[in-house]
Amino acid sequence: MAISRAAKTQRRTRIQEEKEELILEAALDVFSQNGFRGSTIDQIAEAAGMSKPNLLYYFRTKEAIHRQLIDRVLTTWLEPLRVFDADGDPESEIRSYIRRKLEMARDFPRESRLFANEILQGAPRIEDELKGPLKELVDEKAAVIRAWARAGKIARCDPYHLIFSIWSTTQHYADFDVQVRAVLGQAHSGEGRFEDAARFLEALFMDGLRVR
Amino acid sequence: MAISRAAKTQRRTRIQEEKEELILEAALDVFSQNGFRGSTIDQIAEAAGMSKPNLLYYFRTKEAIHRQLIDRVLTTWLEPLRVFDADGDPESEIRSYIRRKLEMARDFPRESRLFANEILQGAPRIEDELKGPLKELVDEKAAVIRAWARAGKIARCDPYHLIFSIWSTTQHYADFDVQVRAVLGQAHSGEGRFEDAARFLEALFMDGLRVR
DNA sequence: CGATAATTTAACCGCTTGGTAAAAGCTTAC
DNA sequence: GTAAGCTTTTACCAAGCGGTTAAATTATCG
Repeated sequence: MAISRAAKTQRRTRIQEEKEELILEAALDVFSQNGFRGSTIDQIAEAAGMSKPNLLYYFRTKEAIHRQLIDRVLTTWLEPLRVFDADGDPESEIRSYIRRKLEMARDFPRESRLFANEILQGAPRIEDELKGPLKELVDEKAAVIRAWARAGKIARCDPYHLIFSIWSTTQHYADFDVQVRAVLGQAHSGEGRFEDAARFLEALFMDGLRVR
Repeated sequence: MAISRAAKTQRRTRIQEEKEELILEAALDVFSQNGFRGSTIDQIAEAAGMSKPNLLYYFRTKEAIHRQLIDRVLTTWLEPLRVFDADGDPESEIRSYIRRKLEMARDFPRESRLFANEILQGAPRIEDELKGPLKELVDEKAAVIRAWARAGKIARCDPYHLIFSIWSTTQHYADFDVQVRAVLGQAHSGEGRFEDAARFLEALFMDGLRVR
């Protein structure tokens, strides 16, 4: 009898690596569109071009797929914040953080929506990650921002709410894409909307709406 | 035999009105937490304190409940934008729009999440409302904002992206509540976080991050 | 009260769901 | 080539799903 995948500590075969990747890719499509409870193993299997039992040979449960996906996404998703540099110029650091987050919303909307779905539904499967690694990283960067404000390099403001506002404004273009397109209409729904958004957000965060 | 509810054009009894309200209230809880596909009629029935067939006596399908809920929420949800006044002072109009949206995120988080769930999953049931009434309303208010910018009353900016950024920053506190709480920690997760958010957002939109 | 209509319940149905068992087919290393 | 392990398929299951039927119960009104 074949050794169960779960009992293994290391990858074994080329096929396993390929198929697992294929499944995760398909699962990202499905989960990001329907949420965890709204997605079925059959949907994922079909999207991955294999049968349900075959898929379950690689991942023992639906939750196992989801967890691995979330773990992977969380890492890459926080990367832009991680590179936030305390020694850099505040204005350009914030500016490029906004730009990077917006690029991610444009290039990886499924990842953003997977995450949004999870949070929206109470984050039952990632509460620990939020309260642990995420909070620690944000605390660290909030301290940097606070130091900049104290040094008079940027306006005094609550660093946490600044981070929230950057997250929300940028991720909005991935998570609420349908609404953005509907409101902008066909004329402005091309890829140019990300350019417009970038221009607007940079100006907003740098100068607000006051006449200059 | 009783006349089917669907055949009626008017409310008939006191009980019907009460029970329908009870069901919609329960459905708001359930749908806002699990999305449409992730919610079951049994869950809603249990939350409403009645049996599934009894619930289905008042609403013929799961979708009928959802549709009525969405219709109702959409109306109240857009109210703050509707009162946006072209003749008012730009700064105070924007400021109070932000405040009102934030109050709604605080007082009606379930409504916000219901809506977010729907959009996130591709808005299959409300595409028409988005492209119709919503777009028209936004177009109208965008014209107002553009006129203010032309008149030099506020900085020149893309009015659509301004509206998006107000929506996203305020609704973030309802939709991503779990994440906000996790990051802020217990110390700042009380109701005071809405005060902090309001202060931050008003300052951001009025002046940006530049030192004043 | 009594009749009529409104409401609730119990029993049920066909379909989908997450997951399993076991055997057949395929790869790979010797 | 062949034996061992790896992969895929076929057949299946119990529970959950949205929804129906019909009978029992309760409210309403003359």
